[in-house]
Amino acid sequence: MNGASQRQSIPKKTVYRMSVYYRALQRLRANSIDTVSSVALARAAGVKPAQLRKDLAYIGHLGTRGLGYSVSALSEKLTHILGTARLQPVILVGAGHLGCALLGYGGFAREGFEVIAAFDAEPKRERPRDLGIQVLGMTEIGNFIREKNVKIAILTVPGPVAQEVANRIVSEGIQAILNFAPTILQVPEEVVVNNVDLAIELESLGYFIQEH
Amino acid sequence: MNGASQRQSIPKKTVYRMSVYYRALQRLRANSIDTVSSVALARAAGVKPAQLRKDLAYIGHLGTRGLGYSVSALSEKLTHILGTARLQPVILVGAGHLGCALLGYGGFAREGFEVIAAFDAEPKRERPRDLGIQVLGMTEIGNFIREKNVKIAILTVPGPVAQEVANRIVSEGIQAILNFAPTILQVPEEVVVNNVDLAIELESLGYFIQEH
DNA sequence: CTGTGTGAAGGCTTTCACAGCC
DNA sequence: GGCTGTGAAAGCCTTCACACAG
Repeated sequence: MNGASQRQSIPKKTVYRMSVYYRALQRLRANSIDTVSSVALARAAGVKPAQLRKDLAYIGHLGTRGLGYSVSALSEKLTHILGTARLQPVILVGAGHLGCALLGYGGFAREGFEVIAAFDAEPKRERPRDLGIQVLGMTEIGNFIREKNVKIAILTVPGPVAQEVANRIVSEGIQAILNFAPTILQVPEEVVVNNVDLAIELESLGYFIQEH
Repeated sequence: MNGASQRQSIPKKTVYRMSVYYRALQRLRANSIDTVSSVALARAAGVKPAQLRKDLAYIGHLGTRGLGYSVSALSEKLTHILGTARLQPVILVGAGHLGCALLGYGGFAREGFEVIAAFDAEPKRERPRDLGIQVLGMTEIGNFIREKNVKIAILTVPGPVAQEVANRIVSEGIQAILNFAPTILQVPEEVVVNNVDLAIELESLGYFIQEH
């Protein structure tokens, strides 16, 4: 649906699952397990073993037949594939309720992402509490993106202005957007968008609930 | 991946898009437009026209050839398909950072969902600010679910306890879970789970960023 | 003539099943 | 013997293209 410039050719769904595998591996590592079979890792990640092997085949022959995968070697390889995001600075655009909530939540930091600044049309507006990072005005966003070479943005602005803001940050150099606004963003081919629409996630559950 | 008890046979992806169509329709309605073609509605929803027609065909012949779809009739039909969630009470389990953030965010209420209570292992713990609803202890969750006949839960507990909490609420009658914990939940066939893992969404973007 | 509804085609993902290597 | 890597098969979803209704 949304353009994605695959560097090589790994499907988006596979990349997503690699992120899941990476997490599962960290848990194994914490338990001092250093070899894992596709069956075991697949179970930990909630997929079928064949799927896992197919996915891992995209990044080369890393398993040992008869034995399984080295937890540390596989971790390292996945870090290399996915790691870009963890090392990249991230900005948050739209410091309203949801934006501040995400900043306060701490889950991103815990996972190794650094949100280095937030931007808002009304930077001086009162915020729930100290956010730990500065909230800048939208006028400064262009310079900031270019100077710090920011490529990833979390978009938490109201739906009606999301497209306009997206155009702006893309033109300044943003290449990947995690979009929380309830808007289908039109972006150039080379920009990736992941949409998270909380209300839709909740709503679509309704259909599957048993009647009566 | 996760079991879903389709009432009839509409695919999960189609149900999700119906939720998107519903929103697009509300915008049209707000602009007093009362008939819309598949081309126009598809553009508003960010899909191809043929896809939209296929999706809508699951719920019957609602279009008029040569004319298009009635905005109000289609809205009503979609409300009926999806509406269950909006009319259902929802509980939030895990009133930590993310849980409180979601409560404060207001997006759910704005979309018509009513979160009627929150539960936490430490209900008396200090919360960022007044949440507008009561935070109850986990001991009370079973009675609450049964008495109020709650079927939908938002799960925002820490990863390590997510499975255990899920087992518990499912055994009390929860049939649909919006899961924010970084855990692959094992649930019975008839329970639906939508996973939202913010860190993974962000991380998987990394791969698609241009090199150099 | 416009625009839906839909079989058929095409493309993508997952799963199977087994050859090949340790 | 155990487990990976992978063609081939199956399944699912999307897109096309056109018959047909208004």
